[in-house]
Parts: sequence; C-alpha cells; structure tokens
Amino acid sequence: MNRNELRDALYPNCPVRNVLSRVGDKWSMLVLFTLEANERQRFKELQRNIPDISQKMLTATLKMLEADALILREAFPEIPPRVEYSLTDKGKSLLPLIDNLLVWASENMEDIMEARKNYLLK
Amino acid sequence: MNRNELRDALYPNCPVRNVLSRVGDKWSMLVLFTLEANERQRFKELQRNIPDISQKMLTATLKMLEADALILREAFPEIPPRVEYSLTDKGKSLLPLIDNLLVWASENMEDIMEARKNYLLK
DNA sequence: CGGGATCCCCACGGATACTG
DNA sequence: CAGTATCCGTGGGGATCCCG
Repeated sequence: MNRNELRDALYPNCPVRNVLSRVGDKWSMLVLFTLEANERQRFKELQRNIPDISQKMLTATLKMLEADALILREAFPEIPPRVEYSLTDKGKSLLPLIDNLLVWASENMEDIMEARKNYLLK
Repeated sequence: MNRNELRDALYPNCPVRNVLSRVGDKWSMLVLFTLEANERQRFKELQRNIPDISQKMLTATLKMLEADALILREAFPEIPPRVEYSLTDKGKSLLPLIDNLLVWASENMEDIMEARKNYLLK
C-alpha cells in the first residue's frame, strides 16, 4: 500500500475513513483504554472509571465498539442483570497504535500549546 | 508515562485530547497527507488535490494546522497573491503514526465491515 | 443494574456570495 | 488567487425520565 493509495483511502465515505472515525470520536479511545487497564468491567464500573461520560454516550460507544468487534459484550441472565465488557484480540491490536499517538501528543503538547498562543498573538 | 497517566491524559478538556482531536477531525489528516505527497503546495493546488473539500473547510483546516505549527504558511506579496503551504518537522513527525493507523484500518477494514453486518442481523 | 426513549442545544461543515 | 462572510441543515452529545 503506497502513499497515494493511503491518501485515496481517506476520501469521504470510504471504509478506511469510516474505521478511523472511531479513533477520532469522543469516547472510543477512552473506553478502550479503560478496558485495557481493567479487563472485564461491568457497565457501572466503566461509568465510574470514566467519570465524565454520560450514560447515553457510554451505551452508544459500547455498541459501536461491539459492532466493530473491538470489544466483547457478555450478558448474564441474572437479577439484577450483569453485563461484562472486555477487549477482543482485534481491540487489543489497535491499542498500541493509539499508545503511539498518545506518546506523540504528550511529547508535543507543550510545543503545540505554545504555538497556538503565538498564533493568536500574531 | 504509564497507562494510567495516558488514560488520564485523555480526559475531556485535556491538552492531549485536544491535540488528538486534530487527528479525528474531518480533513486534517488528508491535508497532511496531501502535503506529504507534494511538498510546497498552493491553496488552489491543495483544493484540486482534495476534490471533496470545500473552500471554507480547507481554509479552516489550514489555519488550525498552522496554529499548531504542523504546517508552514508562506505568503508572497505579489499580484495575484501566492501562498505556499508545507509541512514542518513537527508535522512530518506525526505522519508515520497516522500511517500505522491507516495500515491497521486497511488490514482490519473487511473484518470490521463484516462484523457490523453480523451485528445488525443479530 | 443495565440500559431505552426523549428533548434539546450547538458546533461541524456545506453552499453561496463577496473582496483585496 | 486566496481567501472572508453569511446562512443554514444535520447530527453529536448532554440532561432527564422511564423500564424489566
């Protein structure tokens, strides 16, 4: 896969772009990270571990990640109900790439913040 | 930087998250890629090379990337005006990470599309 | 406990017209 | 040529209430 193919792959409505939008959305990465830190978490646990997420968005994000087979959802027919979420192998394979991005972001964060300030003052 | 710090770094309104949101927005990656393929492009060239982007979004994306010091904007006081854009070193340093994500996306795209279909049929 | 269903806001982004 | 300005639709996402 060469550069041009990569670029073409990014055009709107393209499946690759579609897949990558998961990385870019507001909560997916955070949910994946949380699931990596503590494998097999229940809904409420996830909600506690990601304090800022709303119930609606946690539900929606979990559904997307499950639909993409990045996480596994296991429901146990008990009362009260219990549902456990965990990473699939595919989900795990994505995390190192996100790690790299995070490392880059942390390493360049200060520079970028500084650059933004200077840009505003121009 | 350990896992928990990484995760904390992702919390809303955090600078790292802020930086990463660039990766997630609709056009930034595509502009960076286009600039990598042909270094030093003018506004119109970029617009031609990214057919689907609107003028407004190209302008906005270029401004963001310039503010973050990922690209360099050089305006030449001529008539008609000429403006050239190119990647900075910081911009170049980000591209390999995006590459990795794209490779992952292409490698897993089919699986994911298939998984989504099956999820809908469930 | 693990969600669904609703209402609502506003930021992203497209289309169009105008300017130095 | 390289933008700016404006209008406007859509949908992401928060808050709240409800249910098995």
